[in-house]
Amino acid sequence: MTARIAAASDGAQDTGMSGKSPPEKIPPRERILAAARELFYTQGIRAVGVEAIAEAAQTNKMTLYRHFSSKDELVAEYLRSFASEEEAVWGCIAATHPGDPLAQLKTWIHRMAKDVADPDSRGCALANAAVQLPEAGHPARCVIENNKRTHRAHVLALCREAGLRDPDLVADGIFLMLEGARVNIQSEGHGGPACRFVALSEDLIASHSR
Amino acid sequence: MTARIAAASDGAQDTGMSGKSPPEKIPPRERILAAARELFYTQGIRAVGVEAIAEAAQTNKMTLYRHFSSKDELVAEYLRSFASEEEAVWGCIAATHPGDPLAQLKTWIHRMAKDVADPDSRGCALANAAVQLPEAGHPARCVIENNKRTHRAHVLALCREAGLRDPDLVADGIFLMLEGARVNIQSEGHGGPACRFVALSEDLIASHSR
DNA sequence: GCTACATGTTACCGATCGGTAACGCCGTAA
DNA sequence: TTACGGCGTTACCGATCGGTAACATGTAGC
Repeated sequence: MTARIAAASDGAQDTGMSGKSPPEKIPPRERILAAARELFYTQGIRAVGVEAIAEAAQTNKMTLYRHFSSKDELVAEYLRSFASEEEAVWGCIAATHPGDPLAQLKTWIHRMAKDVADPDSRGCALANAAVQLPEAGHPARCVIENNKRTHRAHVLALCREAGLRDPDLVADGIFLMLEGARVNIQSEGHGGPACRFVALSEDLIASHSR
Repeated sequence: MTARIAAASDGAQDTGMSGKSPPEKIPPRERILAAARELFYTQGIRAVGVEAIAEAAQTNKMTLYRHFSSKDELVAEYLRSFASEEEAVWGCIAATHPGDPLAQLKTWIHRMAKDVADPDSRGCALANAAVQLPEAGHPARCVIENNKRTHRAHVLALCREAGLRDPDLVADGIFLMLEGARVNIQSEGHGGPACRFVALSEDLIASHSR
């Protein structure tokens, strides 16, 4: 997380300097998305204007609107990038412990806990967006809903495959505690109840094993 | 603009059952606060301008600024009103089951679950505000932190008094799941994992009873 | 050379943002 | 009666919002 956009700010005003690093011709669309990720996540979606994003991406508003039809669409794309990242985590974890759903589940729990413990973390970008964008028809909302649903389905599948008793209950418990941890660090900081997410999840799993 | 504010006129505050509501002598400050509660909560803090609040309160911006030094201060006051409400719930619950901490805890859990299940609920106003106002020095932040801290302390105290094993763990578990339920309904709606908050909490309590 | 296209630049639009000044009305207290 | 304070009204401020038009560049492919 916190994919710094330092890469974009490195080659600032390289007028004549052919030295330094390779050209790094990152296309404007990617730079804009990277800047949007940084700014939307750290400052909030409604607190950041498109002008600020364009500037952070070292381009301008006009180019931004050539790649994204509106700010709302940019927000949706910003969330899609987070969603696909999280989806990639699942694939990565499935590869590390093939055929061992319980190990996969615990690995995922530790991975999530590590993300939450990151001092730069401000929780789940998707859930935060849901708080900031209550409007029903917003293009970001289907991205959020889909992500949460598949996310929860993954956890449930592992709980089932691991042979836990009442897998639906366990999956929802882990899921709720993770959601709670990610939102609570924004109120109480990183020293609050979120620290106990791993212990609580493993306790829940243990008490439903056979 | 779109939805007129009916909250200020649905007569919840006024104890007087004297017919309809001809007098309506609710002072402007209260009307403004009521309008702010409605609009900030349903639409988001940054999405609502002071003009809209004044209009919904059937007054004007000038009067609003006579009672609140700034929008940020109005936001802080808005959160204080939620915090004191929640605090009142604790007092009410302590009175219903004096000397029975376990019953108090379970009553509180059911009460919170009922709030979460309300179709108009958009979760915890304090937690939502923390998501929307990441700025460090915002006057609302101390309100949020204090509320969360005392809230959690209440749960922990009951877990201790109830003689549960590892009361810190149980308290944090219940707290995290509640936080998770309240934020998750904003992403998945009211049919998601939040439905299992009661079952999960009671399960956690049961597995730590002696 | 040339064309074609992606990007950068400047200026602009109407709307809204948070916040303030000035004045007029009116009910109450002295 | 007079004085005063709370409230409503209008107009205004500079800044920023999301979004667009017109034009000037650079550069890649032919």
